[in-house]
Amino acid sequence: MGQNGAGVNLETSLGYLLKEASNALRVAMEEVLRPLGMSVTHYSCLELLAQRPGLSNSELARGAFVTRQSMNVLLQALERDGYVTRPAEAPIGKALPARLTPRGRRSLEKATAAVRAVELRMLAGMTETQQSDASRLLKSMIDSLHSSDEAT
Amino acid sequence: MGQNGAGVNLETSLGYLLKEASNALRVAMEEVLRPLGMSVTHYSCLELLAQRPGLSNSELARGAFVTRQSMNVLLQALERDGYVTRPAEAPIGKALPARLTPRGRRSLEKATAAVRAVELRMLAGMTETQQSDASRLLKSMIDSLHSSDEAT
DNA sequence: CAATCTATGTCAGAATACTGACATGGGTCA
DNA sequence: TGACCCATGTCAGTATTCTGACATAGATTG
Repeated sequence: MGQNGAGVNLETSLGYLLKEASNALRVAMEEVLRPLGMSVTHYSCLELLAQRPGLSNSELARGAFVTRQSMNVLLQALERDGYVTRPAEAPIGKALPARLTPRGRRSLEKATAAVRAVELRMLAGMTETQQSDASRLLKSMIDSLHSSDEAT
Repeated sequence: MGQNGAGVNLETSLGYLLKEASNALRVAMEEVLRPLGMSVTHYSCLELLAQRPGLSNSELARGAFVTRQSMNVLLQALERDGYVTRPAEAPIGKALPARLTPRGRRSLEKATAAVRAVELRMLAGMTETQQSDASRLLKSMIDSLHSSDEAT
């Protein structure tokens, strides 16, 4: 049915290809994170905190591409389970800087290794030049998409 | 807080960049589809049917990167509202070939134009050569990620 | 031919993310 | 200074998607 493989227009669409690649990456990440009892958003939050300690809930949300409400639910769970700590009062404004606990750092280790392996697998067959080409092209697309949002 | 812009490692990760680009595209599509009362999955389903009439529920699900259960919910709503038709009985197997109604085709028109405009905006600033480069690189990543799934 | 395997459609419940709303802290500016 | 605007944290309800499960149709295989 639907003679699959007969690309009509979707195969030539960079937008569709982008979604396909992103989906393949997400599926691959879920696959390796599931045995560790971790979702992609869960991992993203921990990785962000490892690389930029003190990020606030809203900043983590933007970094993980979810709403701050969703991230808040996750952060509260992570705090309750001892992976993350936040001060009771904000040092400035209302933003509460979050930090990984030793336990959080420990739980992140295996996940980071697993995700790095996935990324390496994705990059297999690409030269360093091609990788930086891809990086530049993706950044161009991101910039173009963002530029007209501001023009409100 | 978190001195944004100080890329530590995420900015150099192609995986993160891929997710960022895909997210920017999704947000931009939601923006133009919302006035039309259409979600991205909703649009994807209609566009797939326009380009490949007769696709089954499961095939549409794979094409839109959701589960067949999710697509089934959507398809039932689309059928109820007269955008899509499916035969009462499967001509072969259990797969029910879906087709757009004239109403479905009509509702897709504006959406297609809007989405095409978004994609053109995304591609602004890229030469044709760069676009085919991007296409090739994305396909390489997709292939690499899929290849080891089969090795189960 | 019978058993097994794979793919499909569908129902039900759980998990996840989102929209809406409110109060608060801080910066802007007239 | 006071009014306004923006960002943040958080609560509540809604929506969407996913996981689990079951029955069925066709293909495969012994």
